Amino acid sequence: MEKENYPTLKNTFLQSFSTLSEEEEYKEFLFCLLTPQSNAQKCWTAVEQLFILKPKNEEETAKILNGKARFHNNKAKYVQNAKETWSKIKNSLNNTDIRELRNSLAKNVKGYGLKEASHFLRNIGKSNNNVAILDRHILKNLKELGIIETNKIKSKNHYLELENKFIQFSKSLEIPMDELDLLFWSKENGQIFK
DNA sequence: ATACAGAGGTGTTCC
DNA sequence: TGGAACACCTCTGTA
Repeated sequence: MEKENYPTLKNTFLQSFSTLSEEEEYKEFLFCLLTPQSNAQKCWTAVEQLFILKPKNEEETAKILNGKARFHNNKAKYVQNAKETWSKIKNSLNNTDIRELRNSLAKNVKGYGLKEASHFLRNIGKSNNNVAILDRHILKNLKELGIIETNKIKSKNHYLELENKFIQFSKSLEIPMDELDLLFWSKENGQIFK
């Protein structure tokens, strides 16, 4: 996506998550297990391959992930756990308290911290501008804008603290956080991919 | 060419 | 109890 096209394409991007089937939601669930420190396009390829190749064990899963997601051995473990975890958490996705939902996902899903739990909710259209995906790029931008003092998250509570500042900032601008997130991202690398 | 920082972090251990 | 230190472990862009 070209930077210049951001305003017109962003709605398409956000709406693309509005009505997902359970399988599509599950794919996003897996995708967000893979993305940390990794290339998003490659991670999506890996998710598609997992569905096609149906690996039977951790080793086979790791082979698929190798070369696409960093720390593929660790992440193979997460993916192996994911099916069972999914059956446990999928009903909780109807929870309307998004903060609470995000926090419980971060706590109960192996491989999810606050950031990736937020990422997942955004990708299935449920972040509702109540939770922020605080990654390096967003933190860097927020620091440059003077919204926060540091771009290094020290702890869980620190994440929540910085998230509140981002939320206040987006409210003061009357621009939804989802859109600021995408804007910062397109500014960083000229494209948007999940 | 070769080196090296940066990549949409999280889990475990230890105190 | 909460947080710092460390393990995980590889591709890509840049100089």
